[in-house]
Amino acid sequence: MMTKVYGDYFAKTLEKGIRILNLFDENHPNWSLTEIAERMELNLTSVYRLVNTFVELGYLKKGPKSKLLHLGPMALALGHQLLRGFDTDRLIEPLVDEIHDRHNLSIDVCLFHSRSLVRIYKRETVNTLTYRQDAVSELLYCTGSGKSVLAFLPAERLAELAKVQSFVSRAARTITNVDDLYADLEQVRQRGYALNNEEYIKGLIAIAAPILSRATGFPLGALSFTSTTLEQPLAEFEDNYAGVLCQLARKLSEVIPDL
Amino acid sequence: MMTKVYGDYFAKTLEKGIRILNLFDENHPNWSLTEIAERMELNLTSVYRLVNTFVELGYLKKGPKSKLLHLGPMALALGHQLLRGFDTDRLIEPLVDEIHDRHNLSIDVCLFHSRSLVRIYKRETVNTLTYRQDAVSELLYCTGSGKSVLAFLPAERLAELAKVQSFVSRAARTITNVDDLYADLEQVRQRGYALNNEEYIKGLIAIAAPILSRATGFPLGALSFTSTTLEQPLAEFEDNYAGVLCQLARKLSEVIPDL
DNA sequence: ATCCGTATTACTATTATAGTAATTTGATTT
DNA sequence: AAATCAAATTACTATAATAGTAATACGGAT
Repeated sequence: MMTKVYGDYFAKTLEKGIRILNLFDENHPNWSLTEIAERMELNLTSVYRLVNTFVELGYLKKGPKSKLLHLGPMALALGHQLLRGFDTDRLIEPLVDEIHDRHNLSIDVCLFHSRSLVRIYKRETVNTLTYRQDAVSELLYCTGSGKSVLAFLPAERLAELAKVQSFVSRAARTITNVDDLYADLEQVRQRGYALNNEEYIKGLIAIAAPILSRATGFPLGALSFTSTTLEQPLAEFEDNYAGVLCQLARKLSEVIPDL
Repeated sequence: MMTKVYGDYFAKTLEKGIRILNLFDENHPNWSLTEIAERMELNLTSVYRLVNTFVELGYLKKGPKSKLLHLGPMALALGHQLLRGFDTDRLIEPLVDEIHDRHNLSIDVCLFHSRSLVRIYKRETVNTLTYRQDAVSELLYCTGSGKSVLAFLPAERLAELAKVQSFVSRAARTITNVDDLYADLEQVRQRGYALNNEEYIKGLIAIAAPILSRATGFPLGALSFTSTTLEQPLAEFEDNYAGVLCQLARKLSEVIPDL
């Protein structure tokens, strides 16, 4: 686990609380106090205080018998509010939905923050294999979205980020060193979009284009279409959809406000 | 040293942070530091620390020129996660959507927490007047949902809550004292649902039924249909939809898990 | 009843935060 | 270009809040 050191003007208690709230998702909706303490690497009392705060505020609830914790009504209200408050979302969704519905594609939209890509919208095809992914990912070297962002970043920023990539081999064709990554990124720049040729998960292929800032021209995020080798080879997927991809990415670049 | 016996297990910093995050909604997506400090009744430095924490974590972002703050990508990701993590939601939505689509009704679903009703889902009619409401409301005495919950609460709990109602007169027919409230609640019990006959906002009418716990029979929340006197008088609204209301409330009672 | 794992409370040392005040920034006017 | 002003940011400390240890209560299982 990576520990970043922030300055004086950083409320650590708040960060811990938010991290706890983030533990609750569809795949793990119930947590015991002990589990949370382990995951947070914190003592039980501190976790108890944080959790109790959320319980009193209505963001978490305890099951009646088992003391397992799960999300409460205030969490649901906050969820709705955050989605509606992020006005951009309302512009993104219809554009993505239209393409999804027309071509039955699996589509992801991510925004770049710090050293991570944060997924802000996705649509999936029905009746095809799919994979579970986290909402926030630091894996830039082995994903289409990651590479499409890296390719268009200013040189210093790219160098920084290239340095912290793990280059762990995930699948047969994962890029496992900086030189190969730079070579691939050069191709991405020429092409205008990135490919993921089973570099992350066996059978998973993707094409991804950056969403660029209108003001600076640098990437704010990425748009990716994913599919599997069971449906079609990457070359065919690329031929069919690269045009649609780039066009949608351009449209998104227009509606996502800068910074 | 002075030591408190109770209330120690509550992280105040976390509460403040969450309150700040809650300020951002569709009607007020941008806040300056000073505005937040005023609203929170806190000094600038403390607000700066809390806000800066959210900015570093990606939940808030600062505009490039004006330093106005708005929600960041992590907030959007958290929003999606909270909605999906609250598994109940997926059961509620289709039931509500079906009725909404069939009858073109304005529908609200709330859960009861502490002394408030927290709206967890809503659908609105198109092309009719509507009103802005907060996601969390403590006004139980002058809303249909509030009265429908109060009516079915155990006597002590009702007494507690009746005591803290403000009884501020909101509109011509607002209930303004405890005795009238108790009389109204008796009718609600007999009827099985509550009416709001322009008690909150001029022209606004509603019928509302409680969502009851399968285990205890006490209210977990409420379902309300709202309309306006411009469309039809309350009696007609009631005649047309009370049946649908009670049926949907029963269905919701079945899918919302206890506690 | 007793055991065991987990949750909750009691109790401080240490740390983080609140608050005041000083400084910087950046936009607007002169 | 300098002056002005409002707002954001940083410096600094007293005080309040939290982390952590240990003790206790609780709830199921045996």
